[in-house]
Amino acid sequence: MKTLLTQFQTYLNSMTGLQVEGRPLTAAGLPHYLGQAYALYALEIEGRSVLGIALREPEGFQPAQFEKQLPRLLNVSGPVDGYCVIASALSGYVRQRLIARRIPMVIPGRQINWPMLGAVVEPRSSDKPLPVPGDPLKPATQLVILHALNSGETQPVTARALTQTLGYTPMTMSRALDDIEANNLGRVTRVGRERQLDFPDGLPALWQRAQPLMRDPVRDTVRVWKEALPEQALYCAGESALARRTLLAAPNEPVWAIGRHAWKPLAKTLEPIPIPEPGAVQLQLWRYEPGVLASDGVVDPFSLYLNLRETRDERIQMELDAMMEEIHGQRTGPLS
DNA sequence: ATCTACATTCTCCCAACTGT
DNA sequence: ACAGTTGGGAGAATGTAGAT
Repeated sequence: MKTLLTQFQTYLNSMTGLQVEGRPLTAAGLPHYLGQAYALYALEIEGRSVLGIALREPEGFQPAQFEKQLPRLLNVSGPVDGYCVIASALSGYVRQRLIARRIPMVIPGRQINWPMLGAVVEPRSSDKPLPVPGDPLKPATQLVILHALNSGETQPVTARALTQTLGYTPMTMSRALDDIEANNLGRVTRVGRERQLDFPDGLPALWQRAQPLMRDPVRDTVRVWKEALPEQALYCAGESALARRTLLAAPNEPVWAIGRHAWKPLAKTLEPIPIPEPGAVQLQLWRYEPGVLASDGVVDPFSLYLNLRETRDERIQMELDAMMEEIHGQRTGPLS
């Protein structure tokens, strides 16, 4: 005869189509009487980890008592997305009580009562906001992708390597990888303890898919005196950058970009200038560090595109498109 | 090395206030 | 009544500490 666990797996899979994995959990640290009453399983249902609690003696089962014992059982499993009572049989009365208390229950071959299958069955409300596919990418995530696009690198990158090149903490990089996974923009694989990121569909496909999720790198623009700014923190940006990269004429007012960290100390001391003046410049305050992607002191073409794509001016649109064409040509051109 | 949970800082937006 | 400013609060983005 099949074990209760395999019965559970095949039954749930046939009823819901969900992928169900499971293995017995050794109940270290569990009081003896609880170990006698319940067999615990670590279940994996569509990527969610769930604690399976099988009743060894369904006859003596008491839902109210069970609810008190639940915290200790969840303690054994570590953090999980939910739990579920598994029993070979239960009296009608007990089934009713479980439903009333909203305790998820599966009786293989007979009954499933699991209101939130597919949603999170909360043992505790997990306050972790999972990345939502379709939301705008976070600045750090956008930077990870733009870095790949700019460097042309298709080899897998580790989270640690990104930490160093992009200047964020490991935690932020980890979340950026989550973000990329949730939006299906790249492939994240585990190599031992490490997570590695690559883009198997190629960079042109990445740009096409990621672009609608990306935001203008510029959070705000202010007019200030050029001489009040630290030269080494500035990068040629906006129309000025486009003029540097194409045949477009330079704008009347030079445009520069600056990152968060360099801007913070300046924010308090600098007075904004209300009208154009000789010696004044447009300063773009970026959501991420422009210097990471810049070359020759000019912001990278992808960020530049994201910055100017809404511009109405036809000359700018033409040069922008020409610039992106050229990049595309470099990537695929001579070899293909 | 990465993750969980909590802390801190930053952004953004709207309501209330100001002066015209 | 209206435009412009301000300030405060909610939520986003990132960081820190500690566990695994």
